[in-house]
Amino acid sequence: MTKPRSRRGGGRPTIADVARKAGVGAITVSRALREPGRVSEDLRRQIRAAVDELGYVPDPNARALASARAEVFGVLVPSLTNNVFAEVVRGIYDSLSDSPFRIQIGNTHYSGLEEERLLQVFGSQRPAALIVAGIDQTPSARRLLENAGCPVVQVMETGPDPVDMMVGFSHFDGGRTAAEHLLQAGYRKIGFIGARMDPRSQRRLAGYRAAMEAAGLFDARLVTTTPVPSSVTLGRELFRDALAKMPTLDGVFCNNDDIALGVLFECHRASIDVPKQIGIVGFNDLDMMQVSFPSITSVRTHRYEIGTRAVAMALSAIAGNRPEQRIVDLGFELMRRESTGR
Amino acid sequence: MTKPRSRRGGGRPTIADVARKAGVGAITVSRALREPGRVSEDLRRQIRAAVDELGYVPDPNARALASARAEVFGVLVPSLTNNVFAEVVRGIYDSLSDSPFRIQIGNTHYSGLEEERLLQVFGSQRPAALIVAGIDQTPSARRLLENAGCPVVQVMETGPDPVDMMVGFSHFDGGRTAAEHLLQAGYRKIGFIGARMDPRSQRRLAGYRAAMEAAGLFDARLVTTTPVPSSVTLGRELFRDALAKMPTLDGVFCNNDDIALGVLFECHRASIDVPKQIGIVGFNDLDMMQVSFPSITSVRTHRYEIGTRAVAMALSAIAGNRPEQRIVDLGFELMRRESTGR
DNA sequence: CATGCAAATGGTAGCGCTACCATCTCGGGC
DNA sequence: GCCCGAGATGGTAGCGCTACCATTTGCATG
Repeated sequence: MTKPRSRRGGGRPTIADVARKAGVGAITVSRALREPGRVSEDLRRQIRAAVDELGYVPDPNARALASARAEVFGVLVPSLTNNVFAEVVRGIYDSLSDSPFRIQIGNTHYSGLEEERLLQVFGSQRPAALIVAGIDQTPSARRLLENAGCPVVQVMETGPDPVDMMVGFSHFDGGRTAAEHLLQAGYRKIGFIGARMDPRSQRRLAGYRAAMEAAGLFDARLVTTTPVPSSVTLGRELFRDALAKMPTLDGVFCNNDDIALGVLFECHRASIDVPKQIGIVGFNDLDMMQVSFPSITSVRTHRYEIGTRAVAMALSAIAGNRPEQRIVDLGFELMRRESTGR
Repeated sequence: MTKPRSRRGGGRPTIADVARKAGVGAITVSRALREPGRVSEDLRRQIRAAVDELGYVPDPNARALASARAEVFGVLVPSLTNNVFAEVVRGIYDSLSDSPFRIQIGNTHYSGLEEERLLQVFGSQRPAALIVAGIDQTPSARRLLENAGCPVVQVMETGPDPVDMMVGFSHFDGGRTAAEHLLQAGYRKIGFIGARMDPRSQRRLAGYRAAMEAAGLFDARLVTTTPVPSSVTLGRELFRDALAKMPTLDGVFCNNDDIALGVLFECHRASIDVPKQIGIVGFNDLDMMQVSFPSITSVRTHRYEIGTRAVAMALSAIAGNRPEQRIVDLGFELMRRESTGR
């Protein structure tokens, strides 16, 4: 009449099995695993031996239920394929790989509503921390973040009013710097070409516009944008549109490097000399920018570092150390190359 | 002397609160949420009203603990930034966005040991399904997959001996097709340039080699590889190496499109005519291949579909329908473009 | 009219872990 | 020698949910 080992669990060893084998209480095993310092050397050794022998792995679900806190970082990004976010995510993964924290990524597809939905889903798990891209949450998404009951890091941008913490840089300044560089290099009819036009792209456009207005050279016809997702192909097409609209164009600030590459290829194809006839500046500084012919000037952003820094801040907040600096500006760097070397 | 609402839980509504409000048993609420068909129309309405009013969201951790099954898809990929895997992951996300399943991605960094470790971690959660890239698991990783107790889909490649299910294509055939195309186009001294050289790259190389040997044109000096991660910059450097080693080179099959782009740029820089002096074939067919100047011939792979198909198979296995076809070959498509149009 | 059976609902007993609160031991201070 | 507090360990009682096994009801069947 022995009770079967377990009604449902797949018969995997539990903390009670380890405790029995090590001759201690279950709670001591739990402590030995989570706060080794609070268990004596002797027992710790016995427990480790029992764990190894049984191949015990704690059940994260039971752990989360009992402690009302899951060892999960929730990460919300607008795109998985955009290299920019992929780099941030990679930074997050690398920083968390030696920690007990798991990572759960949500893809918002650049939609505020989808972001709300995912925040709801993520929140139901009581994550240890949340990392979200951008600062333009809907009011209700913002409320969810404020009530998440865990550290929150907004990444990619800086802004005046963080939910909790922030790591990023000023896209406005990035756009302005790019435009000013073209102006200094002697270009005058400088276009802006942008796809997707999410809030960050909008702010880069605003920075470009500020620089152009300051130089007395802004003209609405210089701006060519589309809500369509960015691609190299699209860069080529938009550049053609821009040129059709404004044949005297002598420079372009591209919303991102894919667009810039598309512009460069179209210049090759149409035998437009870069940088003599057209100067090109990209944004993000992907690897290929330095190899292309001619190499392309771009605004380098520190995407991987944004990820690692965000994790570092969240981790220290979890440990109880609120950071002295809630807003971290990692800046950017203008990489001058052949494409603007007139 | 009223007991406090709860010792730990943040005071969020539980299934018992909903049951009380709706005047039914907790189990009926649980059923109404998971198998609505088994609860009468009337109660379902009452329950839905109570859920909405209280803002009840089920706790996935409690659910996982009680049912010994987490609504999680574990996904293991070797890289997060490599566009190839990002596309697969995007397909997985899109296919799962309307389901209750969450996704947990693990980054193996092309390491079998890391894959084992992540499998151990993922397994401890009792995931609903596992999707892993590649077919070259270590013996112990393979054992973990076999004992995972859930559907397993190996993606990116096909092979003779699936753990459970497989979706992908033959990299060997892809490599052979690329080389044969160059041969047919009249190129003779066709090099292979590859970075990273993971098992899939090795098989593409093997396919290339088979085609070259069949034509009696294989020469070990035609092959230039490195274990270093792939990049456009690296493509340029490897091409220079290849050319230094074999100045009469008249074609290259590049392990991937980044390398191919690097080769193209170096050709521009060194005034090597493409396709007259050198023919170039890439692999994967990223968007930029069709826009570059000249456009680059590439082997198109169906990465997004691999992701969606893997999810579809896993979902149907979860529903109890073992697929008639355990190995799905999605093939590839040679996209002929200017870079091989001699 | 008893019987059987399916459909609808509920009670009980955990799932595997940890928070909370003992209990016990030991050494130092008086 | 006694008291006290710190450190180490353990027992109990859940966390919020669902598997399992009733129980109830309604209705077709013989």
